[in-house]
Amino acid sequence: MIWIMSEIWQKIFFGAPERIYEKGATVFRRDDPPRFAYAVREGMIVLRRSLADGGALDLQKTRKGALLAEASLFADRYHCDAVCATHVRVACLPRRDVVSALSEDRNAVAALADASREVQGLRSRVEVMRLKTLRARLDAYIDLFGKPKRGEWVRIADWIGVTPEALYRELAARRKAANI
Amino acid sequence: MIWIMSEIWQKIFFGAPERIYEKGATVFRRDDPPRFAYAVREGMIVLRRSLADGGALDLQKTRKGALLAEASLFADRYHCDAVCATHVRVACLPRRDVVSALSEDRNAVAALADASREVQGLRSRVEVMRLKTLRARLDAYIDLFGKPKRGEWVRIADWIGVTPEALYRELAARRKAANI
DNA sequence: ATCGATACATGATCTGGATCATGTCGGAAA
DNA sequence: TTTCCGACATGATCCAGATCATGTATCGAT
Repeated sequence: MIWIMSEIWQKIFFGAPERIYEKGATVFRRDDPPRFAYAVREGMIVLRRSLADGGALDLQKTRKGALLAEASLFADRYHCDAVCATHVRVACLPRRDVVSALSEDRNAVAALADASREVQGLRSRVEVMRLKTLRARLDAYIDLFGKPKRGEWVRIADWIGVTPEALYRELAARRKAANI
Repeated sequence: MIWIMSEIWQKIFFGAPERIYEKGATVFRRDDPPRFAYAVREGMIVLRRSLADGGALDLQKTRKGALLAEASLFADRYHCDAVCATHVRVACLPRRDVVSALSEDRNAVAALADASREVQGLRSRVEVMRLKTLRARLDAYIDLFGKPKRGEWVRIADWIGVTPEALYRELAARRKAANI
């Protein structure tokens, strides 16, 4: 069977047993030892860190096709909780089986290619978010990825770390400046 | 020889020929095909994207021990320029030799472990930077990494994406609130 | 001991964007 | 077609934090 690189986890988890979780269910908890690895087949799981003040910080949203808490493959403890944000279906394999599978063929190379691209994208996003003004962030975004289609702006606002309202105002100002 | 995981690139580039660049020199340019891979031995290289408006966005700073533009191992073009921010010494190998080396032993698994941790850290940083107030970002940072020593606060300010002045003010306010 | 670089610290000012409110528009579903 | 939801849009208000200025403390190097 042919697998494209970005589907490395689908390949490794092919035929793996599945588990179903209801919305709000916990897949694993902080400080648990990672015995299993989970590939999300359906739904969304958030990695949530409980803060001292009683609040919580969502560190990641894992969706279809992605491995849950990838770094935990190589860690001896989970560093946050995994909570289902929706009804969820995951494929589940013993952690060491997944690590073994990575050592075969060139699976680890494929996974590394994915991870490298992810790192690259995240580094870009961090640098864009470090810019102080909305204008500068938007310029940088458009330069990196081009202008989005209508209906996508709200996602851009999220990506560059500003509210949609503020982005719409900047866009309006640019339209006006273009028209005179 | 024993290599710890985080030194995977040192291992792969062991004995590789070196190149020296002066500050300001360009290692590669955007749209060049990646023929070589570079591991930084000394100095700092920035990945710089030139923007349409004539400005530039630094997407990454690569230092000692790290592979330059890791994702370019698996890409057919560089997506930005690599410019030396200091006097630089790099180890240099043909790209395909590095990819081959990854396929041997468990090198790719070690590199993947590093990359996964990097992804995890960057995701955390993005989520912290999405928080709207300095107070919330600082709380989240301290919760994740603990209070830094004296002399490190300025780096925290950078990490959470605020100016040092603003951070010092927040710290002063917290000291006052603690004493009363 | 002196010098220089950098972190720490605080004041004054000003503005970009968060927030809340309110409304229109466009596309998908019934 | 009508209904409904989310994106798009804009007004009013307010304040957190950027910016600039200025000064002190700390530490390593000579």
